[in-house]
Amino acid sequence: DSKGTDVYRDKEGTGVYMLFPDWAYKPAWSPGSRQVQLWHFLLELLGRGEGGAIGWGGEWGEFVIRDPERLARLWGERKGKPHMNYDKLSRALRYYYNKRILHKTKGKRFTYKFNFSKLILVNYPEGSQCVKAKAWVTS
DNA sequence: GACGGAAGCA
DNA sequence: TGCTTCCGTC
Repeated sequence: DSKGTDVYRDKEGTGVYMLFPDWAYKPAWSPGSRQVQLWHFLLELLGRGEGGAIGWGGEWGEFVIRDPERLARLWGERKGKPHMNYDKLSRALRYYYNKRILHKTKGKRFTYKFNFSKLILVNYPEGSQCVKAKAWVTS
């Protein structure tokens, strides 16, 4: 544990391990949790390595939405919004630009990037545990 | 597709 | 406050 996102390189040197704090994974309606936030949900799917609707991109913190409408449907199910679609979900992502949670990877379709340092600095609570997720780096 | 204003909702 | 809904613009 530490104040930042912990990063470990694996033995093969092909990937890095990241430690996300537990609030990024807290289920929507578990005791003590607030309404799930979109970027928590994205980290949850990415950390799970679920691999279908969303996945890590080439750069650190970058992710690619592989199936926008499926991601929107999953998000809609979580929030109880059956008419959610990528147009609406992407508007929510664009509100993250000014909050400095995310930014767009320009020129790359469906590709965004987390500003991890800001995320951790602002939201890391006292005494939280971490869970391990895996992110791949290129070359 | 991506952007961002505007209004609405809990 | 953090989206959701809708939409005009590029």
